[in-house]
Amino acid sequence: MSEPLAPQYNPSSIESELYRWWTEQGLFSPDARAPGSGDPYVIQMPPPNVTAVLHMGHGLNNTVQDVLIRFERMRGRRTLWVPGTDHAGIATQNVVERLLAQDGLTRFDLGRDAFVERVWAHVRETGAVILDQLKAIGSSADWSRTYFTLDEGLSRAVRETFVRLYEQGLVYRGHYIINWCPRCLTALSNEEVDKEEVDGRIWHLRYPLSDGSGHVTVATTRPETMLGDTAVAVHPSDERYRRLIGREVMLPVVNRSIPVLADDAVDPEFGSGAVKVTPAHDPLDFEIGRRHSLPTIDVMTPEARISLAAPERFQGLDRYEARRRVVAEFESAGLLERIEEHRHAVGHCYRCATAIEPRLSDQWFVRMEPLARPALAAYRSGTIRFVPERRGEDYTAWLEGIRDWCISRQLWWGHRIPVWYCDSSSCGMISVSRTDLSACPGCTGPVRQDDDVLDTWFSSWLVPFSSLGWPDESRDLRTYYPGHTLVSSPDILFFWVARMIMSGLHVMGQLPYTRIYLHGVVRDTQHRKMSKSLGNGIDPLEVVERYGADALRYSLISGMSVGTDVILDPRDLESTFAPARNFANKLWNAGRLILSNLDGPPRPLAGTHTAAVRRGELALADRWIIARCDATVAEATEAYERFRLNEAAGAVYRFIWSDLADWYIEQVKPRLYGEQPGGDIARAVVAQTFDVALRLLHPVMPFITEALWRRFPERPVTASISVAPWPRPDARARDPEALRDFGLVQELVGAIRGIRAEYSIPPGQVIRAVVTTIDRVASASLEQERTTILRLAKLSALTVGENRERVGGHAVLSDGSAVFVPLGDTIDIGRECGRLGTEVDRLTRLVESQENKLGNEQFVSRAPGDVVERERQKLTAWKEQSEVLAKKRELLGCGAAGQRGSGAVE
RNA sequence: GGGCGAAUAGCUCAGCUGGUUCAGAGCGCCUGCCUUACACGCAGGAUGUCGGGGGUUCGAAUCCCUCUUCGCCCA
Repeated sequence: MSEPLAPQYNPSSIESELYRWWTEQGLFSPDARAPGSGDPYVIQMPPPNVTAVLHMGHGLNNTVQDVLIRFERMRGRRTLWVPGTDHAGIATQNVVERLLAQDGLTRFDLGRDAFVERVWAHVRETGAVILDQLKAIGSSADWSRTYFTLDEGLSRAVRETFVRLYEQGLVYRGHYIINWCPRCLTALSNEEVDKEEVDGRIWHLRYPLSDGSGHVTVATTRPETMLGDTAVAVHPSDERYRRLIGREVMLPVVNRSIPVLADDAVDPEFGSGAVKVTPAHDPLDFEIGRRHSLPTIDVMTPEARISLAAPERFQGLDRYEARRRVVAEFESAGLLERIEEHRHAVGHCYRCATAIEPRLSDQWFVRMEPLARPALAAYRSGTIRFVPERRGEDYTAWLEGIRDWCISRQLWWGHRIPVWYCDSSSCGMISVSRTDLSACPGCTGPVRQDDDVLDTWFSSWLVPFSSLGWPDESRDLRTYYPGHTLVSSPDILFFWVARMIMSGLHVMGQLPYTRIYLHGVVRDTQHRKMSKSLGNGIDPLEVVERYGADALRYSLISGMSVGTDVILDPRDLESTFAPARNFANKLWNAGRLILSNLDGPPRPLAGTHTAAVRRGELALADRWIIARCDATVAEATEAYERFRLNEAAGAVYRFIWSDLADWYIEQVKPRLYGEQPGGDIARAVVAQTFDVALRLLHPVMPFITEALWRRFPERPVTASISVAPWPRPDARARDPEALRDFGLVQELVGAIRGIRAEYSIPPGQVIRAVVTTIDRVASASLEQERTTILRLAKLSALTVGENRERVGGHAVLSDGSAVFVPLGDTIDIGRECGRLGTEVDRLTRLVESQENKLGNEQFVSRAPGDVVERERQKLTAWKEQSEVLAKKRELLGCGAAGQRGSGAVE
């Protein structure tokens, strides 16, 4: 039909063209050519950061989603994969601020409006590059539904949710200690803080009692915060300090008199058992301060420098410099008791890795406990299921210990908080509104909107419905909410996955999805996460360019069993990706051979489609490959369904390479080439099984499978494998006899090849072989595939029957059939005796241990009947083989068997 | 400090419900082949105390306990 295929598969020449064709055909949209039917199958893509460039983590995540969505699409479901990008508040703002910094500017130089416009310009310019990159790896998302979390509709969803939660008392404003990044200059949620183990110290500082009667020693990991101390606290039942409770100490360095008080929150085991209390700089101290009505003294600026509330000589110092100075002053005053080495976890900003500063401030929070309860119940009732299951425990633990969510961010890029404050001191009303306010609803006076924006995740937790049009009652929303499967990485389980469940239940009254597939993380060979800063990343696009998108996808999928990390070697792309490229090339060449031998549409097969080929016309090999194909359909389908994508890929790989290419194609060549009759049958079988293999592989390797599938003769020009029906197992294709009988053929060929190699018989030299079969079925099988055996074992003649010769190579098949290859004087009898001897020894050991097993009364009576029966059959087969070999040794005149003493059982 | 995971061939990993996929795959290595689909290939081969120890069982890579090493999450 079309031009001949190149002998080597060249992915780059076809991928982008095919992708364009797919989208032109509307194959990824349920509104167009892939309507499907029945229960919709919906996946929400974790929206990548709008300024991101594709890395392996995206590659893995999106490949998994694409495999699932393509699988369900072919199964005829109404599939929708919703793509989008996230405005990623801090990350995006940081990117643009860095750009400004190159010109020596800060965002404050531009002012808020100009800065936000600058970010928009950047996003418009570079934004969504990542979406094109996702296309390059074959992602079949419905791009017509692409959203951006700052779109008008999604912004409305954010505002609607905020206002509703406020009205329900679930959003509130509070004055608390929050996590503050002194570099990003914003509050962060608890989840956005990465705890990192660092080598720190505990300083034991003496605080003299105000009456001069001694001192109390406090232990702290942050001596600089003592500038803001307003008390010393001990545990109420701590005998060591009981007499001090209610007395005062003179705070050194700042010379302030502060009380010693008792509070249950103090851990008597930590340090000296007495702690300094700094309510403005520590969450625990803040609680203590509240209980005891302590003043709060904020001694730090937003940049984590010492503020004007501290003595003048410290003002403006960086927190670490201040620490050194404070310690130095204690030391010179003789108040530094000792310093202890101490390893502890310190929070760092997840975006810029700066050490977090606990900071007292006014922020907006979501009350999480009421939202968490139903989310927990949905898991406990089994409605939500995690793959792998153990991830459910992380989910449970997080929800059980849930803390309120700080959602305000002191950024300029994001959804502005819909809250307006009245300037009038007599009114002072706080208005939370769905629409922008220009005047105070209370006093009609001027209002100003809250300066802050919302946490990025406050918009992404709504995506399962906001991307479909909510708060409008859109058709999409009715059709595609709720979705089914969510594919994500475990590191955003709390940030995103769990919160979507909460918002879905609360806002929509329905779970956004019920299956959560959490794949692993892509790491290098030292098991380090791939990252830009470590320089151990692999650029997926480079891989696509060098090896093809299919090879990238296959490598990722096959390297990943459920929930485990994927290890790739960034220093050796060749050994990492070449195997998958080689597989693609193998498939390509199999297709080249098959397709070039099809002169028209193949006849449909019995046992698979309508019967145009009768069963009786099939050769043993035909029945065998049809049965193998059917088994592969069942195996791959079940594996895809169970998210065992590596197993699905492996099953198809083995079928294509080991069954189809290594055996069936070799078997079928004489018929294809017209050297043997039955060409039509051969073409029908090879075309059918190859077609099925392509379809089974398509979710993992979409490009090459489409390219080959479309080249079948008389395929309609608009036909696409991506909407071809998924193959189904067929009871009529099942054929245990064919599997067994062709297995014997394979074994025989293997045995003869083994003898050839053992005696270095040149590949060009033809030899003879005699097989003495165990029964008539075996003989018939070999007779049926005589041509195959002759070809593949390179024989000039095959005799099935009694063997009268003795000098040659000998082997026995697992059913006890004896193989003989006459080799005349090329054979070394001593060597052959040794070879057979070790085999006899091996079998003797097996037989003896098997006899022990079966002689064991406990085993026979306790093990299930079918297991015992199988073990009996094993014993019979091994005995048979052993006897055949012993006879052969006798014929060769080898002498006593068992050089290695077959009596030595153990 | 609490929880979870991993440890199997030189490397990267499969091995689900204890018993014929039970010791496997790919890469690497060794031998021989440019056999008219494919040298990104074909045929053959070597390689393991299934991390250590104990237990349960007729039977353990698989279940239980314990130790060692590594990784992740939470406090």
